[in-house]
Order: sequence, then C-alpha cells, then structure tokens
Amino acid sequence: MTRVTAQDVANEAGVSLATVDRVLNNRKGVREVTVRRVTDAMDRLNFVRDQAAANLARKRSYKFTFIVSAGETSFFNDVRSEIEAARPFAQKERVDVNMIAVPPLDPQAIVDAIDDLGDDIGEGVALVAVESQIVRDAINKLSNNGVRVVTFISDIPNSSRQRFIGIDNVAAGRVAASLLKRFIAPRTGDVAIVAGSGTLRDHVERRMGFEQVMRTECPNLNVLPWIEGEELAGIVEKKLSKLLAENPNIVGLYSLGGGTRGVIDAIDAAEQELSVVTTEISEHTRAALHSGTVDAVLVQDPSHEVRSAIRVLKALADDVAINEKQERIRIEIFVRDNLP
Amino acid sequence: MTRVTAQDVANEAGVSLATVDRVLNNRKGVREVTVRRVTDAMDRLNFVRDQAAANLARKRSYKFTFIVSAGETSFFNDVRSEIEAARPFAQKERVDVNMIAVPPLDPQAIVDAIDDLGDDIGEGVALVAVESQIVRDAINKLSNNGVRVVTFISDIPNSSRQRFIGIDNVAAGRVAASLLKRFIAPRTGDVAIVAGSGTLRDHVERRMGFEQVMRTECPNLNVLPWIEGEELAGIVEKKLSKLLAENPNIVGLYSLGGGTRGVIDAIDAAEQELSVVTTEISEHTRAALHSGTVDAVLVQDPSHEVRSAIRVLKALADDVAINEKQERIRIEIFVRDNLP
DNA sequence: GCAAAAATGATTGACGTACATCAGTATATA
DNA sequence: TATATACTGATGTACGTCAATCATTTTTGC
Repeated sequence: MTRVTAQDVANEAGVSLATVDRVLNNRKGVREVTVRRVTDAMDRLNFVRDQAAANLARKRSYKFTFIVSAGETSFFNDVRSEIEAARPFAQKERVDVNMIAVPPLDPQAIVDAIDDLGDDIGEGVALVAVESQIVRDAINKLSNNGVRVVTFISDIPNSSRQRFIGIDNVAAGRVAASLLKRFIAPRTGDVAIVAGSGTLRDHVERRMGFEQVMRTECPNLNVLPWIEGEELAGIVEKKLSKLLAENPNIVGLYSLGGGTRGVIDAIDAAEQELSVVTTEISEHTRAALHSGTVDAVLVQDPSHEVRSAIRVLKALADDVAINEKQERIRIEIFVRDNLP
Repeated sequence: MTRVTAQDVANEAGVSLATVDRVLNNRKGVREVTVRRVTDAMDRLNFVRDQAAANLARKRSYKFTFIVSAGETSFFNDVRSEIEAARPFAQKERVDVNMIAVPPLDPQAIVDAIDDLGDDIGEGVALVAVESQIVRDAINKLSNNGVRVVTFISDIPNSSRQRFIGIDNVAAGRVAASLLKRFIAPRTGDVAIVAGSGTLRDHVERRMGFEQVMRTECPNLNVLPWIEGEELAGIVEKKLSKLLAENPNIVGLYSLGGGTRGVIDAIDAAEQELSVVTTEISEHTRAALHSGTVDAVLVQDPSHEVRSAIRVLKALADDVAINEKQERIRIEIFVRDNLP
C-alpha cells in the first residue's frame, strides 16, 4: 500500500498534474466541471496532500508574536517560560516565536508594543488583552492589515480577534462556587473574594460566575465585596488580614487571581476555620494543599495554552481546519491528591 | 534571516555535506573529532534539521495499531470513535492508524489479535492491557521484534511496554476519596464502591487510592466491600439497589468504572441522601450532575489519550525526545459548571 | 614505510508539492 | 469566421534532506 500522490489523482481524473495542482491550491483558471472531476478523484483515492512536502516546496515559514504581561505572578512567570520552552518545538515546524512582555494592566503599553514592532510583528499575534478601547482598536487595525490575532488568557470581545485561547472564566467562577458551597456545608456565614484588578476581564468574569452560583444556590452564604489585590502578595495579605480580623464570620474564600501567597499567609496567621479555593499553582499553593489551608486550586495549563495558540495561529495562517478537541483549554481542578 | 541548512553547517565546519549527513543520522565512519566539529558548528549556527524535508526524503511512513476493548461502555465507545477521528489528522503526518476491538476482559483475545496481525501490526502498538501473564509475554515478544509498545488507559507493569498512556489511577482514586470526604462531611456512615472487574488494573488501582485516603483520613466512614458490575448497567443497578436497600447507612458512593447509568438509576430509585462521585461522562452523567444526583465526575480525555499515544509511538519510532508536558494525561474533574 | 582499513569528499537522484512559463486547445464573442 | 479569452497540458526548477556510490585522502597496525 503506497501513498497516493497528486500524480495519481491526475491519472485517475484524466487530467494533468498541473491541473490537479491548480485545484489543490485553488488557483483560478479551471472549469467547474474539471474541478469536480479532480475532487471526485481525490475522494475516490482518498488523497491527502503531504503537508511536509507542501511546506517544503512553499518554503513557507511563520512568525508569531506573543504579547504578554510582565507581571511577576507565578502564573505569568510560567506563561513566559512556557513560551520560551515552546520555541524549539515550534522551530521544527518553521514557526518563529517572538515574545514581548509589557507592564501589567496597562493598555497603552500593549498598543505601544504593537506600534513599535510594526511589520516585525509577523503574521500572527497572541495577546493577553486588557479591557480598553485603544486595545480593541489596535487589534482591529492588525486584523485589517492581514495579521491574525488571537486573545490569550484574557479575552476582549467585540474586537476582531479571530479566537480566544483560554478557559471559560465564568464557568471557572461557577465551579469555584459550586465546590466551595459543598466544602462549606453545612456551615453558614460570609464568603470573601480576592481578585487582582477590575480591568482584567478574566477576573471580572470569574467573579461573575462565582456570584451567580452563590446568589442563586446559597441563600445562607453572604458574599462580601471583593478585595482588589493588584496581584501583589503584600497588598493581598494586608487587606485580607484586615478583613479577617474585622469579620469573624467568614467561612469561605475564593482567590481568583494573583498574589495567592498573600492569601495563604493571611489565612495561616488568622487561624480561622475556612474553606478555600484559589487559582495559582506554585510551591506555596502546593504546600497549602498538603497542609489543608487550601482545599482546591483551579488553574489553566499555560503550557497547553501556548501550544494551542501557536497551532491555532498556524491553522489560521494556512486557512485550514482547527482540531477543536485539541484546543479545548480545560479548567483544571487540583486537590492535594492530583498535583502534577 | 534565512533558514540554516545542512550545507551551511558543512561550510561552517569545513567538511562536506556528506559528512554532515553522516553525523546527522549517526551513521558510522566519522571520527570523534569530526563529529564534534560538526555538532559545534550546528550549535553555533543554531541549526535545526527540517523534519519535513527529512521525512519526505526518507519517505518514511508509520503504521500503528490500537488494540482496544470492544466493550459497550460510553467510555470505550468514545475511545474507539476518537481513534477513528484521529485517523485523518494522523494521515497528514504519514501515520496510518489501525484499530482492533477485542472482547473486554479477555486476555486471550488480545493475544490472539496480536498473533493474527503478525507483521501487519506495524511498527507500534497501543493496547489496553489486562492483567495476565500471556498478555505480558505477548508484549515482550513484540518488543523483541522491534515493535514499540505502549499501554493505553490500563497499564501492565513488569512488561517491556515502553510507556503508559493514561492517568495515574491511584491518584484518581485518592482524588475521589478526597472530594467525597468533603462532600459527605459532617455526616458519618458507610461508603460504597462500584467497579467493573478485578482484572482491570486501572479499577484496582483507583480502588486502592480511594481506600488509602478513606482509611487514613476518615475514621468515621466505613468503606463497604466493592460491587463488581462487569461494566454492565443492568448488573450494576441490580447489585447496587440491593445494597442500598439492605444498608440505609450509606452516605457516599464512588463508582470507578463502567455502567454508570445503572448507578444513577439505582440511586434515583432509592431516594437515599448520598454524595456521589463517578467516572464516565455521558448524557446520563450530565443529567445527573445537573439534577444533583451526582456531585462530581472524574474522567480522562480519550481524545487527548489517542493523540498522545500516536505522538509517543512516533517519537519512539523516530527515537526523538518526547514533550512530557504535552503528554501528561490529566485527571479531569467535572462538576455541573464546567461540563464541556 | 607500506598495505589495509577507516574516514571523508563529491556527486547524484529521489521524495511530493509549489509555482511559473509557454504552448496548445476549447469556448465564447463579435 | 476570425479573434479574443478561458482553459489545460507539458515541462522544469526549487525546497532540504536522505541514501547510495565511487573516488580520494588520512589514519592505523605491523
């Protein structure tokens, strides 16, 4: 059983190799009937074009740019190192991966980075969006220039980004609530939320999902106003310690952004009995899971997200189908026993 | 910035293209010093060989065979259809994927399938192992013939399989216990386990993990002897209904194998108040999650597992490095709010 | 120092597709 | 019917590596 080549298709269809080639790359100048004859032959022979040979002949190569937050949270540290790690693998498929780290929570920095790069940005961009009109405008401009844009980790809808690579953050919030509810039962009291910033869409969405479930399903739990920790452990600890001290009634806590170390320190110091769900996976959360300070951690796998972004950008550039199942980014739930 | 080719390396190293090629494919007949000169040049130029061109020139193609259970559980139905679904994607990379479905829980059937295939089995095999010496022997024989073997979903250690593609089942059992413990608290009573068969290593391991945690951490929960349901919903329902009727003290249940539909039906009929963790994801478990009959479902993603098996077999065949992070099969936890 | 063996160079033709060019044929337009 | 236009065929080169051959040089053992 030998491979079916374009030449075989040509023979089967009774046309020349040149015509098959024209059909294959949908170049103009082939009659409708001839196209059909060729495609039928392809189907009959079960022809699949050899991507390797095609890429080789095209000597096509790709250049993609990641624009990510330079924030010093363990999550974004991971993201950046995963992008680095993906580079050699990408290179084997002729993909050049660039990375620009910009100050967190700063829309102008993103726009400036895009402007500075100019055409060097390549044919595709993956960016961690921040809710802002100027970012939206920049994305639209890139799209108009033929650059494929996907948002990464944090989305910005109503822009012309072609896709969002990341988890369903509303669902993540709902899961957190749904778990916390069970962990807390049958106790009653207040529930605290610690977030990074209100300008991060992913944080806002997680909170939304969390409150949805809490409001509708937990009449005897009272969700307190959220604490904005700016993803800095120090600030988080300070604010949370204060809240815990003032409020002995807290039975549960959802930390949905960075600065988890601050959360853990504050809880350990307070000695209150609460059920806790957090987001980052780090040495601190690992230890906290083992000690029982934290009950569950909800995360997204940055390694998967980076690979996915690259695959999707490539598929968009080549205008081929995306393997949806492979690109589904999971909301991963870790308890003490399934830490990787 | 143009790509670095083998010819560039040859120039840099001051040798001929032929020598570079010999080094690249570690053929014999090159002195140690020359090898080093070439590899140094590669490092300096940051050469990465073009896999596409290499495969093309080699006209290498791969043939792998999946030997899986023909069992009619929703999980194995998914597995089989995912193998089918992976075929066209695999084909683009010159990988031919075969599948043989054998009667479940029957070691002899696996061995027979391997024998029947003979050399047609290809250069790699992924098989759902069953604990049995004849299966172990068959795997060893394949290995000796140069066929790469990975176990799939269910492992069989102490064989010469090169790798196991699947989840850490002991950990899965521990996670189930760890969740169930929190869901049940502060109630006390008996906990039931429903499994498929004692010859399936994955089931045995999950149970082991589950009991480890229950014994050491839940002094007031009593784990009942497991029910063997043979992965058949009818049998499961019958046995479980009987158990529930005889034992009003059951507060929790872990269903770790097939036949989940039977579990759900039995619980719904019994009207006892219990916390439930199961394994398969299907229309039945989805509905049960929504209705609250089931609290959490622990699964593995067959689509990921199939792709992983193919990638790993290919890497083994090519003798290249495996991207470990990509091949980590997750224990996925679904609650009502993160169903895909 | 010489023969044998080992290492290296030089060259060539695949592999399957892309892409361009030119020539030739069918079809439509006037 | 002539001519322009739209198709199609034939052909060749390129892509980067592999694999084989044969010629030539260097090293090794004695």
